[in-house]
Amino acid sequence: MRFYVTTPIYYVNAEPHLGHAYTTIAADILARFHRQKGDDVFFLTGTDEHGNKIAQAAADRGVTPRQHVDELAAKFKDLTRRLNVTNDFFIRTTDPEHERYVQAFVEKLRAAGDIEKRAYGGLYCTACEGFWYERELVDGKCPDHGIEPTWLEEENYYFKLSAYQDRLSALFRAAPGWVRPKSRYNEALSFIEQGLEDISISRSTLKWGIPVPWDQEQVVYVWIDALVNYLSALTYARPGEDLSRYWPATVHLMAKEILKFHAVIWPAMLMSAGYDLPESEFIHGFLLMGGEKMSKTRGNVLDPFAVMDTYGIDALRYYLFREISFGQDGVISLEGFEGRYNSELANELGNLVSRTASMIAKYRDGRIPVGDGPQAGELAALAAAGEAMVAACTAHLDAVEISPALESVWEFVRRLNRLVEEEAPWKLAKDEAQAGRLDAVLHSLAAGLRLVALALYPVVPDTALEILRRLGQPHGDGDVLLAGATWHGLAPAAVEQAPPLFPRIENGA
RNA sequence: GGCGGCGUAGCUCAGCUGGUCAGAGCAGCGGAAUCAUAAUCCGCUUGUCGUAGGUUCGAGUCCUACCGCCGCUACCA
Repeated sequence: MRFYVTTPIYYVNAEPHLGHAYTTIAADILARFHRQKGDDVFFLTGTDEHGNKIAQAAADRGVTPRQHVDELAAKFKDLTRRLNVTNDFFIRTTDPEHERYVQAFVEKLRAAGDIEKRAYGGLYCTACEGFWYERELVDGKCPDHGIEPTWLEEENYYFKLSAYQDRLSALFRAAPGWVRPKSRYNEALSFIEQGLEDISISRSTLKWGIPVPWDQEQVVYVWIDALVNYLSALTYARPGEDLSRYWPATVHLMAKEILKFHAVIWPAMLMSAGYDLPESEFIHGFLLMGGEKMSKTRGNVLDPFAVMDTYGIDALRYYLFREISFGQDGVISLEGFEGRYNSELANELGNLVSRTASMIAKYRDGRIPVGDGPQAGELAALAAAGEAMVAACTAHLDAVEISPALESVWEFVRRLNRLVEEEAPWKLAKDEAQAGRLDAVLHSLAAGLRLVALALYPVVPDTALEILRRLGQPHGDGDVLLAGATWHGLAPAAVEQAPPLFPRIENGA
């Protein structure tokens, strides 16, 4: 199966922040998971670099737009590296190949008869360089600048979005799962059925953009330029390789504020230009800091980059997707992070790895015992439970249910800790007659931990590979295929004792 | 204004098509254990399931109204 996942391309008018990281990590989780399934994966992210705000941001800094976007794009690229994200390509809308593709794309819209030149009149604020609606004005003045806008007319090219209303409705009705979660599907559908108006796709007052091919006085408006990246990237991401097999995209990931562009305008554009439509879109919520106003002096703010540097990227990846139901808004906080980190990563998972390695070292000279024969009671049920955990996790990730996937892994982690208490290997070790049972228990812990590592790999890849390494198992990115995630896939090997995977966060630190 | 969503233990939240649905985790209290990062395991406590009505043999679960919070209501991504 092929799997093409995208993030939105990020607008480089400001520095990267946690919101960007969140979407990108989500895409990485899905990409890694599908590689584990053996799918043919392509994972795209990048930056959106045209438009007024960019030109303005550059001017504010006293640099050229080109300098500005180069610097910011480098920062976004660096973020993907720090997040340990495995994108296959990083697209920039200022790539010449992309620019040419956009021009060809709007030509297709025009050839389809969906482009029309119209005059647009509106109240224009010279300070914002943008139009306002009358109802948006405060006392007849621009709410941002407090100055009175002037009437201005501009000729722009319009895309006949209204002509696609019925086909978009039909698309939604025919494929209820194509936009998820359901609440977003409803939102987009109701938007469509309230009636669609045509939209302008070009600007004449702007220079930092892609010229309309048949009219050099106009540039293509930014969002059309942006959306097309999902297609254009496939034409040049890997020179010499035909990537067209990845289209249509399997899933577009995004936050809710750009739902309409993706769920309404984008499919209409694709219909017009004659492309297949993306198979699905998944819209997630916003991360809310602390619930109350952010306050640095209060010290309750979660600084993702500080967290990342101090506790590692896996801890942050884990927290974001364990704490928040993916698709909904979620409140995050430093307290919440520390709580999850200590109780789950340090106490439950990290400690399980430590105690397992320690017992194998202490009682079996550091080698995982075979002990795989017939077993009684809980031990007998464990293999099935472990494989069921992997299956549940797989089903959840297939449905983009990341938090429930983690929950299913954690139930099993707790079960392994319980097993240690129930079997009390330190007692078995004192009774030579129990040697076989001790072998079975230690073997089961290793086998169980291996499955935990494989299941956890998409979310916390470094941690997963480290667990495998300590267990003496193959531990490369290519060694985590789900096809091998069986109880009996454990190789007899020497385990390594090492410092805590996740050192506890002590109070006041 | 219109459309939609949310309000469940101190905290964060599960609860699909109505009948073990009154739950989980955290926090708190008590106990066991000592392999381990004083980590782990066992047990216990708290709730008018926003308010008031209604439908039903039976409603967090459906309907109505109300209170509170939030999203969308077109050309900034």
